[in-house]
Amino acid sequence: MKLAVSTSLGVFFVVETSRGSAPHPYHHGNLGPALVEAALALLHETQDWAFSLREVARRAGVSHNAPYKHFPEKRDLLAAVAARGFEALAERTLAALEGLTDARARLLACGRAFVALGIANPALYRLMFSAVLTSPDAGRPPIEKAAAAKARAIVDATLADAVQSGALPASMANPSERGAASLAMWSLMHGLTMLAIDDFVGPPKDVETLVDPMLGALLNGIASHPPALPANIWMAPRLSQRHADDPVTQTS
Amino acid sequence: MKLAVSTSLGVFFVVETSRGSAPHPYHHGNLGPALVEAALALLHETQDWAFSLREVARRAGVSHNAPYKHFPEKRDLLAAVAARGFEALAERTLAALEGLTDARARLLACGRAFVALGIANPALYRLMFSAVLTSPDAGRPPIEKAAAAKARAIVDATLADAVQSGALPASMANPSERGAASLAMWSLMHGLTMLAIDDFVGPPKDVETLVDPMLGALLNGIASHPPALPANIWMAPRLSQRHADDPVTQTS
DNA sequence: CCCGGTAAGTTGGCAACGACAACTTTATGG
DNA sequence: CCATAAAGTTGTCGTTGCCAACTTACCGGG
Repeated sequence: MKLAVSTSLGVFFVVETSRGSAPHPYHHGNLGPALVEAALALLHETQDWAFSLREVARRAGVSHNAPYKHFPEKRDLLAAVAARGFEALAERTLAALEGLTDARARLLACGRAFVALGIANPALYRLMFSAVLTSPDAGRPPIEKAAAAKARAIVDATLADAVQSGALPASMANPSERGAASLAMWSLMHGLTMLAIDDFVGPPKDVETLVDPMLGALLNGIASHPPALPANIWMAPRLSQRHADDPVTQTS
Repeated sequence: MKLAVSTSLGVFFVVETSRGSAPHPYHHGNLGPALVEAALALLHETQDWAFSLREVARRAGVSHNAPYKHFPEKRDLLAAVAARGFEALAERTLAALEGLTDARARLLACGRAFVALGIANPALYRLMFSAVLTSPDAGRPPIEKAAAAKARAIVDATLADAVQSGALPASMANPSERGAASLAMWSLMHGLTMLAIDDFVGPPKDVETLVDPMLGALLNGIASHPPALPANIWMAPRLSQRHADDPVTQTS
């Protein structure tokens, strides 16, 4: 006997009751999420998103073509996984912020949470920022953009608080300056994380040892000499369409 | 005698045959490099390294299995392409440095060259720092490591010069401090480039507009408060082997 | 309460891919 | 001058992403 339960999200899943449980219910009841879960596991095991959609289906106990009823193509499954990564990032950043009041400590905490997630989940992190997700016409998938924007908003708010509290110069109330600072922070942390997980920088004792000196230096520089940038530069549409200039081709 | 072979793109390359002129010389004479060239072109066209080895072979005008005589597997071809990318980076950085004497200007020039190469060659840049190259046991391929080290040495030397010339504090003669500064610079530039080419930050007017404020702020911070880090952290062996802690799995 | 439409799964199939094996052609040095 | 190895060839195998056609289960309107 089966029992259908609905969550607050309207997602249905099926609970198998001990009596007369059908071993192969025709409908899974919660594929989609289950596929994302399986993909996440596979991603973590193989540290690569080259796994086959068929393998994901196998793990979820469905036929090799079932995933296509939920994700038009593999890219869409990966996008859903990436979005989960950004959600986790937002969660963990918020958790790291909890209880901290000092503005600088809060900014450092954002950086630590960021790098820590990357180091603990290299493949997921790589996927989150990867280009396999961007379709040639539409840029990055909306589901991922939304999740990423939420994570970014947290850092942005923390930065704004720091200005309010006087830890950063008042001129940074200017969105153009604050945007530049935010971008600088993300760039530094993103670059550091990528270098760390891609074996360009060796294992530090712990994340703070790596993050604090770097981010600390940047924050000092920002405080003493705030950078400015054209506004609205974040998530603007499609830079990489024009990639044709000055390509590397010939051996010199 | 020379023999001209044309690919489907109309790209010509010339094979030197020692004597007899056959329309289809059994031996290409210069495969290997030609494969790298074809892969580079394909990488630039498709902005992706998902192209097939067979397609590369087709472009080089050889059979689908010929590449395996030069590269044990696809990863090895890609590693050779990535190495070419780092060589180009070193070249361009040196070219950008030419004629500049001011220490700060030279450091900014390094950053600009770095980001400019990435923006002009997104797929190549992504490949250079990608993880598809790292074999599970041996880390990053030696051919790439060597090329990358050469590019890094240039920035390092420029940094050392800046200390010598007094543009940066004397305490940074200390390798531990200079290493940290170097890593911070790379991190910032790498992160900025990745965010730019992966559509997280919109198109700036030009590279300077993006690089100078960011890198300028970091340099100010470094000058006023030099960070320090454990030595020899660059290219140390294998961080990402231990990735198992704190994975993202369940929806919370 | 049945009945038809649609969402969710199913099997079957196809072209293409990476990698292996076995064969053939060319260059070379003792 | 021939043996041998390097370089290129055809053929094959298992697997993959995705398409097509079919089947099963659910759900709302008469």
